[in-house]
Formats: sequence, structure tokens, C-alpha cells
Amino acid sequence: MTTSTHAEALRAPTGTHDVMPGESERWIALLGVFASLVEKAGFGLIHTPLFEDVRLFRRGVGTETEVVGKEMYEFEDKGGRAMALRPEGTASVVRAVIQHHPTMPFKAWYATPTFRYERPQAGRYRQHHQVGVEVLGISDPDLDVEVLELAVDYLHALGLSGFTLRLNSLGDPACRPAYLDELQCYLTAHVGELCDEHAGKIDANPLRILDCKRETCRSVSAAAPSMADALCAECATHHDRVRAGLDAHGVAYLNDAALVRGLDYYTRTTFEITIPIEGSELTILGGGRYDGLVAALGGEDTPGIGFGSGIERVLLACDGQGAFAVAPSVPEVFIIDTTDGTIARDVVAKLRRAGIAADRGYGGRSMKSQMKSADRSGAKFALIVGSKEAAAGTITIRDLRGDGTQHEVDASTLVASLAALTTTPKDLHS
RNA sequence: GUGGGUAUAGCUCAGUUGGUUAGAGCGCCUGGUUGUGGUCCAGGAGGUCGCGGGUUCGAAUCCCGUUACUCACCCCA
Repeated sequence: MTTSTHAEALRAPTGTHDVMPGESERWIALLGVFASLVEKAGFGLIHTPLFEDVRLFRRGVGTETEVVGKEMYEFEDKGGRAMALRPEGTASVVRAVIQHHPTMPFKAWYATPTFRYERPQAGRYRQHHQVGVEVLGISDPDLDVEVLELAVDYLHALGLSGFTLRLNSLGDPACRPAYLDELQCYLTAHVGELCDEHAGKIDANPLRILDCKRETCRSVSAAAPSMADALCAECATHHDRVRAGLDAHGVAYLNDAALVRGLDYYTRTTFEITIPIEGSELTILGGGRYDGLVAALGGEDTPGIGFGSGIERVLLACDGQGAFAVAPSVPEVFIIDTTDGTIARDVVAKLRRAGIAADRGYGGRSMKSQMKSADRSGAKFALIVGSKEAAAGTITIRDLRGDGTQHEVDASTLVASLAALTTTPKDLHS
């Protein structure tokens, strides 16, 4: 068991991490919570490739975005094709919809690794994992409310609280271009007051500046024209209906006109959920409507909406709140065989086929050391086979979690004896 | 991409103004007689002190470089 500490030792690449047994039980449980929630709402699981033609993300997410412009894992395959590891979940789903023409509405959920080449820090990875949902084919604002409620219900189902839902409308092609012009004019007039970072971004991404946290930009953006005032009648009506739905259902939110998302495809409803983690606010879920995306990627004009949520960040938040603790799985019984191991070999197989979670000791180690393994395994019972039991055709069952009582049963009735042991206490008390 | 911090045993960390065979706790292994864990006791395994170079009689300790980790900015899940 000697491991090298040399520099050349292989390790997980920067920004990636292993989810080891002991921790992975929690991942299984989280996926179970999410799956059962969204399946009840009519969503079906979709798997799409981890990598796609790089043009999908460039055209879908936008070349000007950080996510695509700077952070994408791009590579050329052996056939010379330009590919990219997915930096977000929506584009692939939309591509699949365009490719397969499912009947509308189309509702799908996913759980997938997501890749962004950036400097890792707390809650930020180069490979992280997201669960999410997408709905295509419906522009009804009541659907927006449903999707938002799913997001909130998911976090509540994990036991999280104290998070903030921010909501905004980014308008649509009827009203956003005019607003952007207006905003750019305003910003250009005040370019001298912007921070160095953003002074050069007025043309590329003016909305971004509204979200800058520096004092200089803040005072400029405070007086900037607001998208909320520039929404066309249709977008305003849509937004009002979404807010009315959330209000009617008691879903708390903050209407935040400065909320900007990092992906270009959003229209109308956009939102994100943040939560305090170790002193700072971390985004754990984000999404919105993307009514123009399908058409932009070559499909028929189809509205869409969805969200993605980072599993690592959500679990970090759970840690911070002591929420969603998941016990590691343990065997029900642990078999100890100090003879030649034949009985352990046969008993463990028999028990597992009977649906009993069973583990065992190996290598003919001493009774003491196998008992230690049994204890560590977390099993409720140790099944002991020594020379005495082997000769008599019996097995000793020892209670490891109670007072240590043990009794010898006939090997042929083991399964029944175990069943009796696990149900007897219940019968006595009821 | 920019800036700060850290790097010693599987894990969490000590290691004094540079000084001889590098330590602790936890974990792991083996024992504490005749077949029994969780407590206790004893013993044991396990470290080119991240890597490379320099200063020095002598470097885990000082200097430079490098890599990794980590935190923050940017951005985002």
C-alpha cells in the first residue's frame, strides 16, 4: 500500500474531483429526489453526448459569452472535426429536439457532467455536474411558473432553506434590440465613469455592465435605462402573468432588473437562485426562457424554457446547513468463516439471492480480525462459522448493534431465522 | 486570465534563531493463550519533508524557479 508522493504521481486533472464511495450515496439520493420530482411533473430523462460539434455551442450559447468564448473545452477529433465538451446543458437538448422532431410539448430532464476551463475555487470546477429540465413548444407563462416551482421544490426537498430566487425579464426580439441601443448610447455617454474591466465591453455585452459590482459601474448603472421600462406589451404581459402565478402560489422571489445571465439565448423570463455559502452568495441554479434558440439552431420557431443546477454547489449548501445527510449503505449481515471459507462462499451467495445485503471476510483471517471487519462494515449481524458450526451444519448469529446476544441456528434455515430476527422486535412492540 | 496563501505518514497537523536516526493524534496491521467486534494495553508497518536548483561544514527549516492544492477577482452551476 505504498503510494508515491512524487510530482509525477497521477492525480485527477485540475478542477476535477472524484466522488468516492461514502460520498456517492448522497449523489444517488440527490438524483433520486430530483428524478422523482420531475418525473411526476411529466419529464422524461434525456441523455445526449458529452461532446458536440463546436458550432452548436457557438451558435446556440453565443460567441461573445465567457462560457463559450473563453472557457470551452475544445478539441479536434481524429477525423479533423472541431468538437467541444458541453459547457452547459440546454444546447444539446435543443439539438436533439431539432434532430428527432418529437411531438410537442417536449419535456426532458438531465443529469450530466459539464465542462468549463476556468480557475477552480470553492464550489467551482472544470468538470462539475448539473441536473436540469427543459420544456420546448410552450410559450404560456404559466409554464414558467411551473418550472420555477420545480426548481424551488427541488431545493426544499433536499432540506435547503434561506435561498433567494431572483427573477427578471430580458424582453424579446420585439423590444430588446431597441433597449440595447438605448443602453449602449447611455453607457457610451458615461464611458469615462465605468471601471477598466467594462469600459471596453459596451458593444460586446452591455447588459453585463449592469451586473458589475464595482462602485464606479454601480453608480452608472443605477441611473441607466431599465429593461423593465422597455418591455413591449407582450413581454410585459408575460412577465406580469409569471409574477402573478408565483404570488398566487406563495413562491418568494426578488424581481431584479439587473439580473443578467451569462448565456446569449435567454428571452423574457430569466432567473437564478443563490444561497449563502461560507460567507458569500453562490449561484446554485439558473435558467430561463429561450424562445429564439431552436430557430437559431436551424429548427422550426419553437419556444423553450429550462434551468440547470450544479450538484456540487447544492451539496456544498447542504453541508453548510447540515441538510440532506445520507447514511452510507451498510450490509445487513457480515459472514465470518474461520474454516476454509467454503461456507462463507456459499452463504453469501445464497443470502444475496434472497435479497439480503451481505458482505464477508476473506483470507482465513483470525476470528478477532474478521469480527473487527464485521463491526466496521456496519452490519447489524455477524454470521459466524467456526469449526464447531462447520461440523454441526449450523451458523451462529451475533447481534453487533445491541447487547451482543448470539444464538446458533441450522444453516438450512438461516434466511428464515434472519427474517424472524429482524421482524420480532417490531412484533413485540406493536 | 489576475492576485494572495499553502505544500512534512492514508487523514489532521507539530517540527523552536538551519544541527546529528523527522514526530504526535486518528486510521491501518499484529498480539494481550485455548473461536468473538465496538473500550483498554503493548508492539508494528508506513515519509527521497511536492519537484528542481542555489546558499551553507550542515537545509523540512533560508533564497530562486517550477508544479499542485487552496482562497479571492473575472465569470458562473
